[in-house]
Formats: sequence, C-alpha cells, structure tokens
Amino acid sequence: MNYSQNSENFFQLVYQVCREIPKGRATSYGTIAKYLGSGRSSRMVGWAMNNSHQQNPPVPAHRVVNRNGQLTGKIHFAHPKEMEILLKKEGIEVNHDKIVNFKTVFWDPIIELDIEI
DNA sequence: CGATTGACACCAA
DNA sequence: ATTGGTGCCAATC
Repeated sequence: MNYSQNSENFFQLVYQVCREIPKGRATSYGTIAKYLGSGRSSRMVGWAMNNSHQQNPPVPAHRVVNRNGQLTGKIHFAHPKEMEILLKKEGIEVNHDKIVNFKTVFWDPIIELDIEI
C-alpha cells in the first residue's frame, strides 16, 4: 500500500516511525520515506517534521537526520543547539553538526521495525 | 492558478 | 571525489 497518496496517514506514519527510533540511534529522511513506500519523497518527511512540533506526543525529530548524518534540521528547533545536545545526551557523538559513526548509530526501520502499513 | 521553496536523495558528467 | 541537475509532493508566495 502506498500511503504517499494519503498525506494525512503519511504524516502520521512518519511521526509513528520517529517515535519508534530507539534511544541513541538515528535514521534518515529518505529511509523513512522508502519505508513508507515513496522512496524519493524524502522532502515530504522533512515537511512532516516541520509540522512535528505541534504533534502530541512530541516527535523526537532530533533522531532524524539526512543521509550523511548531518544535522541539517537543527535550525528548526527552538534552539539550534538543542538537537546536538539531545543527541549527545543519548550517547550519539556529534561533531561539526554531523553524527560521528553514523553508520553505527543508523537505525533502519525497514530492518529493525515492522509496523503494519 | 502558476511559480517557488524546502529538515532530501539519486544520477550523470 | 565534487558538482550540478532532476525527481518527489505539499505548502507558501
């Protein structure tokens, strides 16, 4: 089923997946998009994140970075430092707005998760 | 209503 | 390895 046609569910799925990200791990926009069925609509995931601040419960958007492990979305937080702080707090090493050993902390919902969609 | 803009990713040169 | 162009789809201008 391709939920990219259903933006409401698509957004909700994005939020759901984000909340399932284990502490101390991170994933990428594109991976989530692929997991939801629209592999190249990673921008929609980003847009969903933009709206994630008004979601309840809150979405741990700091665990979602781009494919390079770069904290591109930190500027959308209340305080840009917060994203890096939160990640470090969870044991993720961050250096120059980039996750260290991203390959190690990378969390792939396609493999690790199995939400029925 | 058409054009532009993204918290991205992939491909070609 | 780097750079530039293209695809994706919703929101905003």
